[in-house]
Amino acid sequence: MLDIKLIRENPEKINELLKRRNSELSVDEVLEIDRQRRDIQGKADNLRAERKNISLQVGQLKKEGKDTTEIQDNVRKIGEEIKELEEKETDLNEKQKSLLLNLPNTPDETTPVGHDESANAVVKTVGDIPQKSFQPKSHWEIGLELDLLDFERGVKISESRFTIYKGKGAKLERAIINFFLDTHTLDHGYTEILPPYLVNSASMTGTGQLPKFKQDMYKCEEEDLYLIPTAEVPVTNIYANEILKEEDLPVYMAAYTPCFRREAGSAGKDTRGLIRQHQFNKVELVKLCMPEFSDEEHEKLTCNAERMLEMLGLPYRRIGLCTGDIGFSAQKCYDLEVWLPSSESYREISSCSNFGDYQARRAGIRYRSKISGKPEFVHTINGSGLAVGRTFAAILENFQTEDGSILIPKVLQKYFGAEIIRS
RNA sequence: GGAGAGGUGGCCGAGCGGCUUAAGGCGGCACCCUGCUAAGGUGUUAUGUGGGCAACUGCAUCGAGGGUUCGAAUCCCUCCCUCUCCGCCA
Repeated sequence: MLDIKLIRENPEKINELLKRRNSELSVDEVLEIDRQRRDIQGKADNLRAERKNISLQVGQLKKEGKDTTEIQDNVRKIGEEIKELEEKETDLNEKQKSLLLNLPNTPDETTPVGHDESANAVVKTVGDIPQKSFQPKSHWEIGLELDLLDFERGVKISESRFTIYKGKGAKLERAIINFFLDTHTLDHGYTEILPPYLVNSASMTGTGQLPKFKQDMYKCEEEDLYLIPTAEVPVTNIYANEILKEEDLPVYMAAYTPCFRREAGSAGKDTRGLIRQHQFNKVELVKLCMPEFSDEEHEKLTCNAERMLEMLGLPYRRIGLCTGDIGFSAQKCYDLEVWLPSSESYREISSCSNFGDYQARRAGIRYRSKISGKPEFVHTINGSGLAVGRTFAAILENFQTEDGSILIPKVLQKYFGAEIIRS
């Protein structure tokens, strides 16, 4: 959520920043509502003060045994006026809140300006693309041949975009999860979190999935609960509506969770394989920090995610997303893309974003500043470290041999318990 | 799911229609005193949202939302959550 005070003071600047995302966006309407709201609030405040004073007098007069029916009639009229104004106030408050909740974050000054992904910048490319002497197979072919994945029965027991991991496939998935979690907790200083996979609408609003992206999520019919689309939601909201101590910051958290997405707008896209599933595993990194450190922390978190790819020996590149391509709540975002030999292309395997105070303001995550003594909003940062299913696919494709076996990366061997999956 | 008891400031806890500007305590902070330490003294200590350059000041907030009343932390209704017992259950 954008700061209404900032909008009031600097509407042209905010409008300019929002236009970098999309020319339709503007703060003009919310500014007008805000003006009306403050006007009503002032009037209501004055009337409430008046009623309070007169009511106190009524108490006094009654004690003295005087008749107060006339005054009471007058105050009752004031009360009616107040009620009317309060209805308008509530209305305008909700309107303003809703407008603010539907405005995206403003992009960071360092975010490249552009309308779509064609304006994204390749920041760096790491690792050599393997030159194979044979035609590499897709991960779904390999997965079927080695009996690691069962797509058809996944569909049978659920629906399309649900897959069963089986035998060594299930174990490899689990090995990847454990490798990620151990490395982030032991080497990078994150605290492991195992959060709920169902969260309420307040949490979904806190991180920015609601109200705009309701159609992307699975919702429980009987309760105010949604299946998480990413661990970002439960983990960031752990400290919602709290005031942390400055010395508690930065908070580093790493969480493995399954993620659930309806993929509503993706019909026909990536229909084969593990790339786009309704349910997938992910290890997510989440940081809360003081505003002055968020750029630095964002870079560090991105490096923590990159290190997973480097340790696994997977070729990848880092993309700086442009203003038209960054997520709704983000002010700056890097995507990490892993090389997939079968399609001869890079595919997103991690998305590392700095949200500034946008999520913190929505979720009410603050810390007490030692300098001002006042509560200030933290900055939130998160990124995949990494998407597990896509890592699984990348390993199958990048480390396949000509005879159809899979060479397990060195760092995974102790988790997997073998060096190779033989055909 | 059934029955009962509760939800008050950072924490404990009083208040059950106007004397609350939420008592008192603990903790925190500042200062004072005591030749160290311990103890003691004084003051201060919420959040949000308006107005004002500022000092300052209005309003709101006692789990949430409605209602009754001139006036609600206090009375009524609905919901949420916590605890205890019973039932069910991995």
